Amino acid sequence: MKLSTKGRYGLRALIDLARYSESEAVPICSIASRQGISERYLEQLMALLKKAGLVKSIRGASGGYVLARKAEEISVGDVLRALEGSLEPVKCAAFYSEEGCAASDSCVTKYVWQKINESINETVDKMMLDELVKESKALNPCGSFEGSVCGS
Amino acid sequence: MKLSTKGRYGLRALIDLARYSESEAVPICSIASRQGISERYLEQLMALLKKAGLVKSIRGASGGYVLARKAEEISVGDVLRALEGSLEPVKCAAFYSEEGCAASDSCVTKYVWQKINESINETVDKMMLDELVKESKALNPCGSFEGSVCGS
DNA sequence: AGAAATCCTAGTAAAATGCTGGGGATTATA
DNA sequence: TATAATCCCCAGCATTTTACTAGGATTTCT
Repeated sequence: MKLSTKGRYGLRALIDLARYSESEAVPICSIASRQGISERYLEQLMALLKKAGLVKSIRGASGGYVLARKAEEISVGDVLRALEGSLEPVKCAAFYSEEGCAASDSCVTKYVWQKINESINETVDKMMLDELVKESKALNPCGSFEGSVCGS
Repeated sequence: MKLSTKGRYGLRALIDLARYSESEAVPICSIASRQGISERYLEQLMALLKKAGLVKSIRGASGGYVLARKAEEISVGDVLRALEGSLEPVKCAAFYSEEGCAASDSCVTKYVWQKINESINETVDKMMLDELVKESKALNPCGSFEGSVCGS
C-alpha cells in the first residue's frame, strides 16, 4: 500500500507549479531544482499530468507549464490518479468473466477492497490544490528563489 | 497503492480459518486447497499472522491453526497491517533528523499522507472478521468440503 | 515407528520501480 | 535568421520488490 515516487514527487511538483505559475509559465528545470527532483524524471511526471488534463505546456524558449484549471478545481485525487493510475487497493474487475469467481470468499474481500477504495477517494477528492498552496506559503513564506535561473 | 498478494491471500485465508476453526484446528493444506493458494506460500503468511498474535498454531499431526482471539475482536486492519506492514501510503518519519526537511513543500504533502493514512485505518479498523465470515456463509452456504482431506 | 503437521531459512525468476540518456521539435528572443 | 531554451518521445537499464519454490528440521498424534 505504498505510493510510488511518481505520486510523491508529482504532487510536490504540482503544488510548486501552482504556487509559481501565477504570473508566467514555469519550466521543468526550476521546479526540479526547487524540489530536488531529477529533471528527466520530472519530465515524465509532467507528461502524465498533461495527459490527464491537469497542466498545459508551452513549448519553446521561455515556455514551461501552467495549470490547466484553477488550483481550487484540482483535487489531490486528480493528481494522484493521474500519476499512479487508479488508487483502488485491489483490482478485481473481470473476475467473474474469467474465473467465474473461483474462490468463494473472494467476493467477501471484494467488499473490503471497495470500502477501502471509497474511503481513499473520498479523502483525496476533498483536498484541493489551493489549500495546499496556502499551507506551503505559510510554512515557507519566502519562496525559494523566485524566478530561479535554470541552466546554472 | 496496490495491496500485494500477502494482503489479498492472507485476508481470505483468515476468513477461511475463522469459518472452519470453530470445532478444530485447521491445517494449512486445507485452507490452501479451498482458497487456491500455494501451501508453501501460505505457510509464510500464517507465520506473519502468528507473529502479530492473530492466530495460534498447534504443531504435530492433526495440528493446524486457530484464531488467537474471537473473530469479532480481529479487524481487517489488524490482518492487513500484520501482512503488509504499516498501511500508510508514504513513510516520512526520520525526515527531519536525516535531511533536515530538505524540500520545503514536503511538509505540506506530509499532511496529505497523514489524512490518507487516517482514512484507510479508520475504514479497515471498523470492519471485523466475524462480519466477513457471516457474509462468506451467506454467499457460499454449503462450505466447500467441510473437513477437507489434505494429502490428496 | 511413521505420518501429519508446523517451523525456518534460503534461493530465484519475473515484474515493477526509478531513474538516465539521446536526440528531435518548437518557439521566444537577440 | 541564429541561437538557445524549452518541451517531447522513446529506449535502456540497474535496483528493488514480489511471489513464489525448495529443502530440510522439529513436533506430536496415532
